[in-house]
Amino acid sequence: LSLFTQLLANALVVEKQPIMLSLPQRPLILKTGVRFSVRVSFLICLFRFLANLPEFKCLLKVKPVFDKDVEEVKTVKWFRHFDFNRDECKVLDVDSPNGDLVTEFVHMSLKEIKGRTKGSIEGRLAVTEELHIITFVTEFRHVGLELNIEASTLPVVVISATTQVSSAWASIMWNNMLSTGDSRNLQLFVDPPPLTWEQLSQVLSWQFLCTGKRELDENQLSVLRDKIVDDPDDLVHWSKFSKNENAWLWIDGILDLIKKHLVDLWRDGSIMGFISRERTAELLKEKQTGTFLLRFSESKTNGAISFSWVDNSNGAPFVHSIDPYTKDELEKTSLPDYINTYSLRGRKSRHTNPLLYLYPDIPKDTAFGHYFTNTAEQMLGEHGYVPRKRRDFSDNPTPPPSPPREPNTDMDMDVETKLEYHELIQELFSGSFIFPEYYGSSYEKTASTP
Amino acid sequence: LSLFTQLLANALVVEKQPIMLSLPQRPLILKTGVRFSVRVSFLICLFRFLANLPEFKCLLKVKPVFDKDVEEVKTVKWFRHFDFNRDECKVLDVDSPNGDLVTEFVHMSLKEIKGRTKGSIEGRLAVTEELHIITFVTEFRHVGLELNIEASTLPVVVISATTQVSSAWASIMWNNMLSTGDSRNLQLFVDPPPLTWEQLSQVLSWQFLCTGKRELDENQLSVLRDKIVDDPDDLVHWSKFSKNENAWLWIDGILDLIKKHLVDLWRDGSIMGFISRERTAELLKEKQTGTFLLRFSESKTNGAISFSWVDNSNGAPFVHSIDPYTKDELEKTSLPDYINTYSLRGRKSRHTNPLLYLYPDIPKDTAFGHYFTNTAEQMLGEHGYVPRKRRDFSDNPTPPPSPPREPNTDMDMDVETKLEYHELIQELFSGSFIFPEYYGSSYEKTASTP
DNA sequence: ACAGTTTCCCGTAAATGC
DNA sequence: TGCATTTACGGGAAACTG
Repeated sequence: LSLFTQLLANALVVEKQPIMLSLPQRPLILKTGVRFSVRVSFLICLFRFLANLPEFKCLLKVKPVFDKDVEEVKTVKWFRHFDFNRDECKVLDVDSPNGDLVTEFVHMSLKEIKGRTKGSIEGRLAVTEELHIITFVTEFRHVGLELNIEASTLPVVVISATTQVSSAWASIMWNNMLSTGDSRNLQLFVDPPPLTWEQLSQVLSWQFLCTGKRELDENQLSVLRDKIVDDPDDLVHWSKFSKNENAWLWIDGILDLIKKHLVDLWRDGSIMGFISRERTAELLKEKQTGTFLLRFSESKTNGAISFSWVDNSNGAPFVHSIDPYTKDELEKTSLPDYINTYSLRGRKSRHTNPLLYLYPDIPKDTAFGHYFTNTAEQMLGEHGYVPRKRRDFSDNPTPPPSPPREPNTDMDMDVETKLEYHELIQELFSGSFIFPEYYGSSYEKTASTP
Repeated sequence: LSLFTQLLANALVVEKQPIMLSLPQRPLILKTGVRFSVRVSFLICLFRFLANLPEFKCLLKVKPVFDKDVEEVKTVKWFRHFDFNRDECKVLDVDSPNGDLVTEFVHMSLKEIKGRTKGSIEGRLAVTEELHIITFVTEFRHVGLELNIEASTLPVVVISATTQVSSAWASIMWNNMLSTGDSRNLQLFVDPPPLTWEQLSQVLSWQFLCTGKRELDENQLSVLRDKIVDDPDDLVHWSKFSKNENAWLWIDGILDLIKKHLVDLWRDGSIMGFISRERTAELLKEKQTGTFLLRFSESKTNGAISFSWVDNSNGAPFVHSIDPYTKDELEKTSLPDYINTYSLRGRKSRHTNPLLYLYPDIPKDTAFGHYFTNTAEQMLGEHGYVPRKRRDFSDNPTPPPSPPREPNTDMDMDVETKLEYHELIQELFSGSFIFPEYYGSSYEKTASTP
């Protein structure tokens, strides 16, 4: 046995790094008081061998330590202190079916250890800029030999409320992009290095791929670039990304919007999304009346989407954009349904839908048809109750601020009225009417069939 | 001083009950892990006098105890055990400005003490039927004299989730109605005595007064009576009220609905609310087209309200009821606004509002006008965006299940069409159109002024 | 007074226990 | 297995704290 211990000691010296550790889903953002779990598996073959020997069975104990050996003396900034709510200590065992040396810490959670002196304001980073680590210490004691084998997680950010998730994620991304191999600089955000747009754009695109199953295209990236990069060297600075102007907050709001309500449409590529208002107008003005596209609101920082459509009926093309829909509003009614049922209210409370073709020329039903909520389903009211539908509309024409009332001189009106008259005469003398659409009909009406 | 203690001892014997205690807002329902506070004030004048003497200042210590002296041996049913999260012990002092002997326990909270044997299912009451008490024990020690002076709260119900509040409240009410003076029977719900409808109806009415600033009227009470009382002796049984049929759950859902969304309308008496569907039809059929009333859904147990209106345009009066609105749906749009903007979609997507007079004959605007959201406000879209309005509508005529399409033989249609035609001719040749309503106009349109 | 941060707690969903 | 009850925790708001 003493031979084994000797072998072990040597092995440890040789296999310096990584001694152990494989954290497939490493913790990234931890919220105080909320449970998380970490799976630790050992990579050293010798260990695996030893652990199978009965004599060593209970000699390998693993214990998690928060921010171990973070020398506060050297730190430029003061960090918060945390500890685990339940001190867990696990005996390593060959648990898994394939014989791997694995242990999993479940039900872990963090609580803050409040020190009296928290340092002055300028002595601290934002909490989401503090990078912490969890170290797993394995103690091995045997006949005079005592070894402490350690392995640490990559940096984690500790938050106390879900409102901090977004900026915590920014830190995680920034850190990941700057970490080369093993360098784990917990003080990274004391003086955060800039990134190239090249680096950042890939990561951003990756976020959209993960969330919405589709990357950002050239045009979309170009718009983001214009928003984020104002450096001749193509560099992005941390303050621009997640501090002062906080471009990330806006982007993350949109990611969340996609995740919650627009995964399908984003995957389909139906959402142009990142496009300026000016460019939207340029594109749509070339198209036929009723062409529309979807773009994200640039003013709302919590994720909102609007549709813009072009109307050529008054001669010169005019592009309208609907007041953007927020996550809240998409909770009960999907964007396709909003698109499908939106209408303009014209004279005599007559409603018509101005959205016909998704840019460049895809019929609305082709692009969104299979996402429309079945009208029959939607309208199934309870026994004896009149079912109701909920729809958005705007007044048409989009009112000029003044004058509110004036004689109509627009020839279009007369033409429309004449058509209406014609239809009426037809209906009057055809001797029969078609009932208005019932359950299951789509909103977009065709002229009544005589 | 020994004279004082002698006096005190005598006083305590004489003033047996209540020795102390006044709990203006006694705890009623306590949720585990959620903080609450109890204010205890002493009524004994001698105490007040003593407490002012320096020698006694720190001799009166008060300590809360949960379910003190609840002899489990005698209990027929097994109760859960609880304790306070933080053991507090307060020194009684003359704190308040008016010299009252008062102490307040803040930051109190309960946690369950889990025993291994919880008793069989039939050995337990529902958790909301367990009645507990909190006892405040005051220890007084002085030269050989040791007194424990106790005072208890009235029964409280301990819950662990907010979903239990409703049935907990039922227990509190039932207990209050049955408690005569000091009898505090924590085992009340082992065999809960019935109440007379006389008693219950008063309490129910009181609930509506507290919540919505208006009691239940005769008609409303009569409807509730028919629902709850099925006993020739006018008795209401606990099981009917809050167990099997659970009338209270339904009523409490409506109280919550009123509290959250309908306080104004309920106070105004605009909500008939408790009225059967049959009676609704009876009342409305006597009235002119467009007369409507508001009633609570009897099928939805979480509080929902519907409007019913009468339509005489097809000869025989027909009463329609809208699919009821839930709390969720009233969150963003108020009932007055739903009423104000509801419409029926007729032929050619023409929308008209069928709601004109609140029963018996109050014009809609008179009853609800000042609750309508200002259309101008509602429509202020952000810069450059087209504002949108959200409205409910139903298809008109309310479709007969079959046949979905058939030639129209109804003379009304022809008449309507002729009118429409007439209007059009007028418009055509008048040479001018009126713009449709813009910001600030109400929805209800009058015929266009030629 | 204020902004960044934490705590509180409802309401829902999931887990747990009987 | 189903039902009653508890636990977990996101999200919004209040409370805290320098």
